[in-house]
Amino acid sequence: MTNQVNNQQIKKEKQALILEAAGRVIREKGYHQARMADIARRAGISYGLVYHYFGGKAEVLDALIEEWFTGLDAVMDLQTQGDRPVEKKLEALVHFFLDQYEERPDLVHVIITEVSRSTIHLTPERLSHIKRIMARTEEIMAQGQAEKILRRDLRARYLSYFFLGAVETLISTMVYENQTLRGRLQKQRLAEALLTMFFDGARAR
Amino acid sequence: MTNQVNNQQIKKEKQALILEAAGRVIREKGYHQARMADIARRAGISYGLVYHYFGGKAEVLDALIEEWFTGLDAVMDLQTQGDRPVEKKLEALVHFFLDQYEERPDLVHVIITEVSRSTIHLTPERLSHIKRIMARTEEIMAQGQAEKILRRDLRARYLSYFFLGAVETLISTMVYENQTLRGRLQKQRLAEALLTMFFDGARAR
Amino acid sequence: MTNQVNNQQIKKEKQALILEAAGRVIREKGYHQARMADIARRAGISYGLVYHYFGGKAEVLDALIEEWFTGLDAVMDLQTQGDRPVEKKLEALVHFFLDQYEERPDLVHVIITEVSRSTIHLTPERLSHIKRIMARTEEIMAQGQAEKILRRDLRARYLSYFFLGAVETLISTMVYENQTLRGRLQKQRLAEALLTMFFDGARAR
Amino acid sequence: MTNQVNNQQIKKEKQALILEAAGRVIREKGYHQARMADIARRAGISYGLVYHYFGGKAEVLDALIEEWFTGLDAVMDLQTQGDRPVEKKLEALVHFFLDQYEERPDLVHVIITEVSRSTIHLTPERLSHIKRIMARTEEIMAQGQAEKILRRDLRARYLSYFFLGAVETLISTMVYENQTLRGRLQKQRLAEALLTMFFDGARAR
DNA sequence: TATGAATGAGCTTTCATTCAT
DNA sequence: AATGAATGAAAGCTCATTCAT
Repeated sequence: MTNQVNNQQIKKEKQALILEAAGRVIREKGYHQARMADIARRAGISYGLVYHYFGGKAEVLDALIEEWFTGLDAVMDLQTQGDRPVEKKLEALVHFFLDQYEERPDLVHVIITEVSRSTIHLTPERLSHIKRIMARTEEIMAQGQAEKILRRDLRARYLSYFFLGAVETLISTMVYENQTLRGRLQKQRLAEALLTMFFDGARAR
Repeated sequence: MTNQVNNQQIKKEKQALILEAAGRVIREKGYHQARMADIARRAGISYGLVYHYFGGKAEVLDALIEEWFTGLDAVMDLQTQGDRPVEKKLEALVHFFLDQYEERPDLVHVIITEVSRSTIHLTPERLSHIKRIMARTEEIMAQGQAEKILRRDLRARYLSYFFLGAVETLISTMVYENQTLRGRLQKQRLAEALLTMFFDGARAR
Repeated sequence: MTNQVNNQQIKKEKQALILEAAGRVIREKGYHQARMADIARRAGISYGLVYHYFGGKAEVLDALIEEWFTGLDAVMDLQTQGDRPVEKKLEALVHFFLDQYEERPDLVHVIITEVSRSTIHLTPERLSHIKRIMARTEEIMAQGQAEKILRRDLRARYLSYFFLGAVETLISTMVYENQTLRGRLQKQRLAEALLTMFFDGARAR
Repeated sequence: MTNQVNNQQIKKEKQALILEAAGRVIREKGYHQARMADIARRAGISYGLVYHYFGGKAEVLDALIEEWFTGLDAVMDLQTQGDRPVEKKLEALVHFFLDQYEERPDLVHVIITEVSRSTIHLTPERLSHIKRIMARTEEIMAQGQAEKILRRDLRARYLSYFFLGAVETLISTMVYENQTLRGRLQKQRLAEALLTMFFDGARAR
């Protein structure tokens, strides 16, 4: 038993090692340019072994994407439910993205460039992931409108697009300019600026 | 003389034909999945002829991108200069994107997925295109701040990221959901909603 | 009539123009790397026109080779027959090669690299050309042996190989080092050295 | 350890197998007409595997050439140094070429047709190979002149061209006529004839 | 005569995947 | 679990040749 648990443990670690390497390589060269041999070399293993742990190249990307949405879902579970104010919920969401970018920039980069904006890799599975996140964000917006915190002349769906788009723009800009994100303070400032823009807009008062 | 003019004309038309086909194919399959044979077939010409008019696959994408930025630059030239109010300038920009999406959805799609978000295809030439657009948008924002129309607690650069990001999010969402855009009224409403969000934010008043 | 003669004349000139260009291009890039477009551009005409004057690429090379062997045959006709001493006949042959190299280095280059040493392009036609030249040289050697001027312990065929090989080596070396050949004196010296080697060998006496 | 040695061994053998096949195919069709698929088929492997062992078509030719010059260099090392008589040194060189032609006619054929006479494939690397051989032959000739065995009215460089040219002519003739070379006696006779011609010339005495 | 647009077979090379060891 | 040799489909590009004008 313990042996089996150990084996499971070792397998997970090896898979994580491969995904880590895959993240880096795909970030640098893009999914199509990334070769299995690159990923294996980066992970320090032979390329045959990648096929031992994953079914193929597409499955590696799948695992990466799964990892992302699992984390995002967990935060959503935590934030969507409960009656905390809308501002706090959205703030938590922004922080999730910023934290992820700090901890796993490669993963975030891949999600932005290969999934979020690309219609090519859009398998039904991935589409449903995205739609679920959109729907849950929409729920938060609807709640905000119900509580008369958010304007009602724009549809909740539209507000959620706008919000997620802003988050993505922020992250994309950093990805794009290869910015690193360091320290709680910087994240705090970025999150505030973003939420200010979202809630109050660009107009001087 | 007339003959040469005619030949030039015919050449341009043939190139436009190829670019039209390339736009569609790349939209559908993505740049890497798009085969030269697909493009040729879609354009109704032989395989080799694409190479008669373009140096290769990359050059076809280049021409597509060039087309986009040439149009965008023209609008920028028209809008950046002059002392019209900031709101009008930004409105014109939004309308340019919406008009383009209506007229050439394939081109816009390709720009969004293959250039705007992809760090792989980022040649120095393309990067300078993007930076120029960013800089010119920033100028408009700075003007708005100088005229006390836009808030000054956020940097002009940041406002421009946010604005362009919002435009891109809007377009992306339509691209993403394969929405068609028809009629002046719908564009008017979308532009208004976007500008409202940008200027006044999501908060109820 | 005069018109037809003129047309014939013009046609010959145009063909010569193309062959001149072909010689240069094939010399520089080799037959396979030489493109019809290169030849046409060098000749200052459109590449379609080359097909008006020649049947195709192979035929252009054929014409070049024909040109060479026609000249060589003429010299052979002049030298083989008659009862002049063997030394004079061989000297005349050497001078033919040197004169040709001076006047038409491209042609000589092409013959050396594409025909003389290459078994690939060896069509039956070309092979018979070469065999004829060999046979006629052999005749000269046989005459020399009969006149007791040349040694008889080596077969005439072998002497002719050796002689033609030496000529070819001389020319090849110049071709190879891109040497230009200028002036009667230099040719005289080269011919003498070659004939000295052929008749008397390298041994000091 | 033994395993690694074995793998190295197997790799060498496989490469040799491919080079053997490449030699045959290039001999038959010439470098440009030789297709990678032909080489693979002749070697009895898939064509992808050729790329596993060699970087590409050019690299296969490189390896073939390298093989030749490595052998030739070794003989040169053995012959150039030491104070044996010039006649013996040149005899050893002639025998090297004849032995090689007997053992590896394809390789010799390829060297003669694709390297020795072709200015197209002349990479700087190959040129330096050839120049080195020429220089070392020249040294032998200079030694012969110093020892008053070779005539001094012709430059050592010229004697070496002539000698190497004669060797090449001999081999070329066999290559050209597809002659096979069998038995020590035939080689002995050919070598003698060649050296006789080189040292004493064609004149009857 | 002259042009060059148009065609498409043919070639090299890449790389995901399989499989024997 | 681990390796990397082996496979072959797939794709970009070249260029001799044809042909409408």
